[in-house]
Amino acid sequence: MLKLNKMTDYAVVCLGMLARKPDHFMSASELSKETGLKLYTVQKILKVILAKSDLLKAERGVYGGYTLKKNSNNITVAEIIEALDGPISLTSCGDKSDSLCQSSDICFLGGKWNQVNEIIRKSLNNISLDDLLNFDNPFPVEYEKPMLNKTMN
Amino acid sequence: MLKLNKMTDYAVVCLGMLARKPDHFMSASELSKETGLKLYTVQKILKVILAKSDLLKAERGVYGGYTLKKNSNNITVAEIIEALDGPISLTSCGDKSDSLCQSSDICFLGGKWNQVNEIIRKSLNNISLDDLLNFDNPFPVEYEKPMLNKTMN
DNA sequence: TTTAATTAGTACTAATTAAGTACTATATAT
DNA sequence: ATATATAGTACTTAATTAGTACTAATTAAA
Repeated sequence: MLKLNKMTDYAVVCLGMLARKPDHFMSASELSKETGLKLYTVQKILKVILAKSDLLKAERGVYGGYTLKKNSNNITVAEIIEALDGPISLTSCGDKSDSLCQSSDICFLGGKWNQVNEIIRKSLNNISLDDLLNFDNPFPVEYEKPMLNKTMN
Repeated sequence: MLKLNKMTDYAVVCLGMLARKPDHFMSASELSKETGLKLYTVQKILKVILAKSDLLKAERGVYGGYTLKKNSNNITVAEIIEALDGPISLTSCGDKSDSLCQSSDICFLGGKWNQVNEIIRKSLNNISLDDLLNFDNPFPVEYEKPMLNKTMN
């Protein structure tokens, strides 16, 4: 349904919690308690975010844990989604890896989907973690006005 | 992966084919031949589109088939996605039906995701089927500049 | 009125993906 | 040493998506 997976949703909750205490290393179990998410869930998503993005710092051992590498207003929704879900790409046409497309020989859509993806990505890139968190601070999202044309690929 | 399902991709291919012959009722088997998509696939997605959207007209019997109800430049990508995938809603937080959200009591995200959804939906609403089809005609997508604030819900 | 071609509707199965769990290894402060 | 962390990986279960099959209803034409 053009839906994110739950992990991404949980990730935003965790990152949001970390954003409350900048530079404090918060352990997975502490995060679990604070957010209400199950410990294993928290452990897993933090590992994934750490591995797949540049959003977190981690420290092992007693008093270890995770902390944000950047300020929450410099973390974009696009970054979070891409860390958890991989590249934003609406159709499999986009990725070169597999060609599951049944109708590749007659498919006349060409690279158009890629341009649609790009538009979505730009939109999500304009929304910061901070925007998601600050409930009461309305803020304007300014978009570029992208051109959907074949030279964009 | 913020990915569409294959059906939506196939749907665009089928609708695009129908767009080539306005007001001609093209049968599922004809569409299957023309697009290279499997017959059952075509039959299924046409049934779904017919049932879940206002994009198609159908006629039964010999010389029956499907035809577009609207001109392809009046059909938006958002409509197509919503017909095949249901409402555009990035997280389960959005739909009231189920509350799978583990941390609903402490979830501080509130309605923010809905606003993000709305931004995506508007972007996709600005892209027509025609835009996806006309490879060589670049066209500018003009966005509203939406406000991401709590009064938007 | 029979026949062939078509959509309508539904139900089932297989394949794929996502989520959840478990375990072992490694690091660190006390 | 010990307790508390993360790192990495592998496995199991659940959920979703895709694919298939079948029957009913409709329509034009022979």
